[in-house]
Amino acid sequence: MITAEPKNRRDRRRAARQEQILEAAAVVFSQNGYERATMKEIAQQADVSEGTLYNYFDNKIDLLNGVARAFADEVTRKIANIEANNLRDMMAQLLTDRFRSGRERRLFMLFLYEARLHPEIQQYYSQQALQRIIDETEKRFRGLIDAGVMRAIDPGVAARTISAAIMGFAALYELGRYGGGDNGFSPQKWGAQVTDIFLNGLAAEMVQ
Amino acid sequence: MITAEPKNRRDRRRAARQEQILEAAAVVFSQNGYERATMKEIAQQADVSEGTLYNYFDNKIDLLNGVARAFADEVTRKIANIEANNLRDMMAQLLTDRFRSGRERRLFMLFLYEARLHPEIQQYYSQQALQRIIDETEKRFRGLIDAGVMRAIDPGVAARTISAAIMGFAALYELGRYGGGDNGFSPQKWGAQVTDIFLNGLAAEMVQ
Amino acid sequence: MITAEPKNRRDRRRAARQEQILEAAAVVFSQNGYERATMKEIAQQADVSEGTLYNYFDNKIDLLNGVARAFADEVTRKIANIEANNLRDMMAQLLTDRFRSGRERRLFMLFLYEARLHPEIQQYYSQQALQRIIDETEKRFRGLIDAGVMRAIDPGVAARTISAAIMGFAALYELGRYGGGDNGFSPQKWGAQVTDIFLNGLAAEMVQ
Amino acid sequence: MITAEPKNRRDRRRAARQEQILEAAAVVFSQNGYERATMKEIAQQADVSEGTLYNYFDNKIDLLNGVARAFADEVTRKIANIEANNLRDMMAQLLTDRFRSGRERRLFMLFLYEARLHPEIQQYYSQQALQRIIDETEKRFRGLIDAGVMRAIDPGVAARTISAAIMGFAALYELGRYGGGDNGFSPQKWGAQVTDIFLNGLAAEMVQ
DNA sequence: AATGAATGAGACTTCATTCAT
DNA sequence: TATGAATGAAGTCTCATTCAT
Repeated sequence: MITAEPKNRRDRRRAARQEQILEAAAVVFSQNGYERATMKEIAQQADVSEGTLYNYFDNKIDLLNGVARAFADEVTRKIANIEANNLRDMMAQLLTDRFRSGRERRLFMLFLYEARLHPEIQQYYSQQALQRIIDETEKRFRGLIDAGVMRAIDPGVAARTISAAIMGFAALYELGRYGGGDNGFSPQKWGAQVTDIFLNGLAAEMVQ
Repeated sequence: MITAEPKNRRDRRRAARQEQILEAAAVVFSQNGYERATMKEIAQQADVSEGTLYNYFDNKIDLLNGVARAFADEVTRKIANIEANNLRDMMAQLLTDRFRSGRERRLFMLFLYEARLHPEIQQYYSQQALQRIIDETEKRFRGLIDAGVMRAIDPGVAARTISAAIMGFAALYELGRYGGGDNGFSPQKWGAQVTDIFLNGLAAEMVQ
Repeated sequence: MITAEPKNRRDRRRAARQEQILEAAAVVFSQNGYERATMKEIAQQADVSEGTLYNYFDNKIDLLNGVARAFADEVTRKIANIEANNLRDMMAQLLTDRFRSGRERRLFMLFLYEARLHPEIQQYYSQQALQRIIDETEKRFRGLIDAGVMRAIDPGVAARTISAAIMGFAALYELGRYGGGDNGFSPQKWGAQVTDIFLNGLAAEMVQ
Repeated sequence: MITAEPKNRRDRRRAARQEQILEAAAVVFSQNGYERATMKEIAQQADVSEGTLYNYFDNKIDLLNGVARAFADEVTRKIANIEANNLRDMMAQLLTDRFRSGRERRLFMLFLYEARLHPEIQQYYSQQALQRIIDETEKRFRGLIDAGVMRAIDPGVAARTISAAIMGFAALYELGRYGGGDNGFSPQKWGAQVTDIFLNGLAAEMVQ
């Protein structure tokens, strides 16, 4: 018999229900932020009663933690699965993948913001989730440097710079019209141009 | 036109009191975030009573709006005052100025995050404050392009890319240890390296 | 007569399970009090599921009633079994037996306190349980009066006075250090002295 | 000017309001016990809103603590004010004073019971309140021993024995009909008889 | 008969806002 | 104009009880 994880029917139901709650929480948290999200609304979104939430998570912050965990797993996996041998493709995928899903954009912002305010999230998110995302990016950069298609920049610095820009863009994007002005700053346009900036830099010629 | 602002003693006193409250609100909001900041705490920080807050601002969100307005004024002014004729100095000042003050870092995050959740802030912040900051940056870039020290990249895209990265770094910085890892990622080190990335790009050689 | 109670195997099993639940409930109620005791904790202590509790008892208050019933049976039986022909031995056993078991002390307090708040307990406990305990004590006192070793005091009044003191001491004892002060008020010391007070009174000489 | 405590009008109002809330809390706690008393009911009894309770007390347990404090003050004062030079009067007043007020009877039970369950109350009540009550009683007994109207029994033991009996009687009394049976056990009758027991003891003759 | 997940009423508590002083 | 006590709506969380499996 091969069925791995969910041993019996009850365990499968529990896992499914937990997933269903996490899904609902991700939706509500990403829409309203942590503080303005209410357990009542999450319960309604998950189509369960409020009490049921507490059968699966200790409290509201634990629920946010669960969402953070699932989110970090997903993003790390996505980055690890990027298939790109040249720098341009890698950059393009790093930059654009983060923007396909509005929920992912908003969760990125959510955790960055809330982590500072909630010690429990801070500990997990900054030391586990974000660390893994950055590490994965760094690893990919290291591969490209070894392949000779990327300058020998500290891959940790590069990974953080790209990650920071992605986060910032996520925020600008969510604010609508990229921080004001609808001057043709379309996804298609900036995708190419931002990649160009990161690849070739801003300087007219190489500056030391 | 002569500075007609503080007409008489009463008006001067009102302006001073309003400034004092905004200052306190900026401190408390930047520390605790909007939702977790309480009017009582702001009042204590400003050394006035809770009721007095309502003599100067309609409600809590109006107070956040006031802080946003003052913040945007200050940042715009700082950017306009940057004295730099070459790209490296410009980049260095853009990147490092935003990190001198912990309060400025946190307020940056605060408005980015809260603007999406509060229509009133959204309207003002994304259309006025952020717009002005980006416009000012764009204008400076345009000058550098005209001076021939910067590639002829769309200055709007460049301004938004830099701004996004700054915001992202602000968040990473606040999370402590730059998102995990104490691998010598010191302010001195990343200041130079990040500038290098933005000036010269990541690619081993110019990529089209 | 052969113990005719447990007719068949199923009944024996039911009785054993009921006993097991009552035992667990007595432990949890005596530790936490009625309101703070949870059905979940009682179930865990009894090593059954929450649902099973409701197969043996209608609800929480019915469970408390069951504990009260068993408790009254046990105490009444103990008093009836005291073997003492003189007043001093009787007093010593009445006073000290109630303190051997911490659980018995706490259950004494529990029922006294909760009975007033819960009509169902009130009815049973004050009219059945306590009544039987006091009646049994009264009966024993009557025997001692008849034997001429005890003054011809109303045995009902005497029984209630002794019972009241026992309850009060149970409470003081549970509070730790007998209401404060560790001035040598050891079980050995007060056992003898309290008996002396009840036997010989406080007055310097017989007062009318 | 002699007016001591309440300096100005606002302070007087605050003190009065706090008193009013404590009064209401004492009523509701004594009627329903701690757990079953609700903040809503206390607020209604005090004729204020629920929120106002929290302007004067940190939380529910702090409110119970406040009631305990006031109660201990009152009982200690009453005992100190007993005017009695002979043992019979002293006993009569100790025994009967505690029973005049149903609220005092019930509060006695309340604190004895809850103190064990709530560490905060435990600390204050058993170490401060009860200690003071017992100490005051002990002091009075010492005076009677010195006056030669009381046997040279350890006054600490005597004070605890009397206190224990009083508490136990308070409980029996509250249970209605003194633990069942309406056999002429009237307040008048038991007052005299219990005093007799404590004065002269149960034994037919002095027992060693 | 046993299980334990689901339910939802109701508890405590917070806090923006009002208003009498 | 300044104060801060009062308000009460709304939030998080608990837990006795039910019921499908």
